[in-house]
Amino acid sequence: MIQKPKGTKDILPEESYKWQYIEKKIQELFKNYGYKEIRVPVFENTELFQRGVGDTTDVVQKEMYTFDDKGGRSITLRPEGTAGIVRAYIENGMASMPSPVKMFYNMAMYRYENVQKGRLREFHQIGAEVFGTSSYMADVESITMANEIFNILNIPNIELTINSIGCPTCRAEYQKALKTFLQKNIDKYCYTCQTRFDKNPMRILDCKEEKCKELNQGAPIILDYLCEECKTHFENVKKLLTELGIEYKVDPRIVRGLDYYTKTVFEFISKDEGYTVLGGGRYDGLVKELDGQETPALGFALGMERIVEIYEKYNKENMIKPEVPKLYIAEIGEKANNLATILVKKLREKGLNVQKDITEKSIKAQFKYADKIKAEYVLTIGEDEINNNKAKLKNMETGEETEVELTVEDICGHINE
RNA sequence: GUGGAUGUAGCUCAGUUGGUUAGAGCGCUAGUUUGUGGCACUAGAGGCCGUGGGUUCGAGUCCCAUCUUCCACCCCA
Repeated sequence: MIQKPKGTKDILPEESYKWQYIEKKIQELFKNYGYKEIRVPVFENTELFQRGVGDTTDVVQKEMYTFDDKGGRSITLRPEGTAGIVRAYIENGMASMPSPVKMFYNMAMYRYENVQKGRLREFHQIGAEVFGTSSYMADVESITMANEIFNILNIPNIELTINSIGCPTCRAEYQKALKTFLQKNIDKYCYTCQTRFDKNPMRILDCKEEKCKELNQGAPIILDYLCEECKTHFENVKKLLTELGIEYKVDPRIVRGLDYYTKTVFEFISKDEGYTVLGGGRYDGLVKELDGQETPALGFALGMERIVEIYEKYNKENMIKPEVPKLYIAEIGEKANNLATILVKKLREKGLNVQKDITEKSIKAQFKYADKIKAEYVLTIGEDEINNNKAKLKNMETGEETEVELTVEDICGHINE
């Protein structure tokens, strides 16, 4: 037997309707905020991610699905959505569209990493990006919209944490100060922290090892190193969030693993599952980095698998139901079958979910099947019914039977009551 | 990349100190007298016991390797 590749998942019929529901709710919300969907290729030229996401990040260094195509081009399956969308923004001259440009996406992502809870090699993200505004108002609107997702899906125990990692200028300043601080005791830190020192020193502040935590006491924090502009920006974001009644926690340790972030970064963390379900931030330098005009922008992405998992946990009682057939037409004999086939077709043209047997089952088996697929009504047609042009319509829940004429109108009238 | 657990029908799991043709429940299919679901009963289909080696007269059971799944680290959504 050929099995699916490691880290992939089939979304089966008994599961997919929940995905559709969640996707629909989120997309409706996005629409109200003025976002329009964009779809970009599953694969891009490798260079896009190397430059966009950052050469030194784990995502690029060890998690990309990269291969040469038959023409010798280096191709990579997208590990995240933003780079491709920024590429599309530049390539399609979207800078000439009225600002801000708001776009959302719902796409599969690919990361070669070891699977564990909430973590797959192929996974799905819904995200939203805004281009052409450097205002703190955009940050707040974006966070507000993200926050709203959890409200409309009835998902509690989500904690919003925000931070500002400044612009390249203040960040460089800070990293210098941080490294100076860490340098003194770097040999006393755990092995992982020592390896983080060059690559991502800010991560050290988030280490869970007790000894590292102690050593971190008194370490400089980024917020103290923000330049005037970044500082004001962050203050404004916090002020407006408070104004809106959106609860947040400032966590100076949030770093984000992708190089392109600047200023505001944020994460929505599930306290139950212990993972981040939604993360994002501003990336004012990315469009320019990818050879576009200097364009401030920001966005976020949420993990669908993670959202679905939590959604199910909290919506067991009022879980949305999969759609069931309105009517099943059971039939006996060739003539009845022909009539049933025509009726089913006509009723479906009316937009109804109507089923009939296509396996040549006995009448009894047809009823059993109708019951299993939870059809609301069953209409039985045989020789007599055709002659009288009347048939019994059974309500499968109450068992009640009524006589209806064998016309689309009369059937519709009864099943739609 | 590192560490721990795991793998027997579609699903949940039994399977005795290695010993004949590998089991149950649920699900699936069909039937229980000829045109009516849920309940009950009967029957049937469905397993190279994850894969490949090895030990043995004999392996689902023991050993090695490998893969998968799950969890943790790293990192991330």
